[in-house]
Amino acid sequence: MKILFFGTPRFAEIVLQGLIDSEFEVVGIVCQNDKPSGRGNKLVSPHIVSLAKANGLPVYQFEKLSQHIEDFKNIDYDLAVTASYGKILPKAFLDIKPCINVHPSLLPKYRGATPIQSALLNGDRLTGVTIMKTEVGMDDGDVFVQQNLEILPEDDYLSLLEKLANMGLKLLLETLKKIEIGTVVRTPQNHEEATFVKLIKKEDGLLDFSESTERLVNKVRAYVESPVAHFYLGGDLIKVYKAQKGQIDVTAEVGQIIKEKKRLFVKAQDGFLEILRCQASGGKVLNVIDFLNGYHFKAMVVDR
RNA sequence: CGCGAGGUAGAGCAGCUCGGAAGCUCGCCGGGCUCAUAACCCGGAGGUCACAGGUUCAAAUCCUGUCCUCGCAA
Repeated sequence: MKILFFGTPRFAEIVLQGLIDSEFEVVGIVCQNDKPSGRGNKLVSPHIVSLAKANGLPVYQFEKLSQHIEDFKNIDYDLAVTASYGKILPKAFLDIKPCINVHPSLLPKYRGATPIQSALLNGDRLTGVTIMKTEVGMDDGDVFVQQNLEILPEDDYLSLLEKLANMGLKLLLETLKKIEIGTVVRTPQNHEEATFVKLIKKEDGLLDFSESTERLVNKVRAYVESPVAHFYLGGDLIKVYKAQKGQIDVTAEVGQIIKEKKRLFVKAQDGFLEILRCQASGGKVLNVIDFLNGYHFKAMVVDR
């Protein structure tokens, strides 16, 4: 079975690598366009492009898929597989050949672009992966298979993504085999129970210390890759990569920084957020001990 | 040439404006104190100050170029 793969970020890379290593033949990949990025605004390709090229796969980057229907008709493939591609597929494309999708949530929950972050943000204890038929509607196609995954307290976006991508790959390969021998079963989603998740905006990462510590910790976990939970301290941007609920016996106002020799806290609504790993503008990401060793606090802090 | 910050002991930083024998916090090694400790006390090792040129009696510090890292914007 010849597969045309659609996907762009890390999640897609893991799935693509697995497909390449499998018995199925990947005939090409479609991903988002190169974008000006970083200092100097140099044009940067998605990381998955190098994986594809290293395996000799043709890479297709189309601005508008609907303008390239003829191009797709000329590609020799049997089935399209999508995994975090990042664009809606037009009906004209879906009509060419069948298409299935790997979605990292228990559909119909969390349809949309940010299912992994949403599960963490909401403090869910259970998530999973769904393999489903790709339709014109957003993540609303019939389900082939679904599997649960427990979210551990120490999971963050990166660890959960890794687990879900690997689970998605495994389920995808199983589904492909069933499709090949014609034993696949389709179950419609219960559309009444559908929930949708939106794209994350940069300002969503700003930590509001009048929120609960649990909520703040969840934000840190969900946004660790992007936009990264952050706050401002005496004019400096501080990004928080790892944090937990902290215990310390002091009285402080919401948003107040409490500094110990080796620990750093911020007073939140119902307790203290203990910062374990963070980064100031211009600096590297540091464990809190290294951060405290050199950082010059320009704001009022409680020093213990 | 999008804007900006920075490269100084294993780690994080100060020193650079106003050149003149390299410092702080932590870690590490050794010793002490303690029921005990991420605590405290004493001692110690560890740095061609990113690289290359230049100015100078003298450069981490001034000038020029190169490499690398990071924040913002997109």
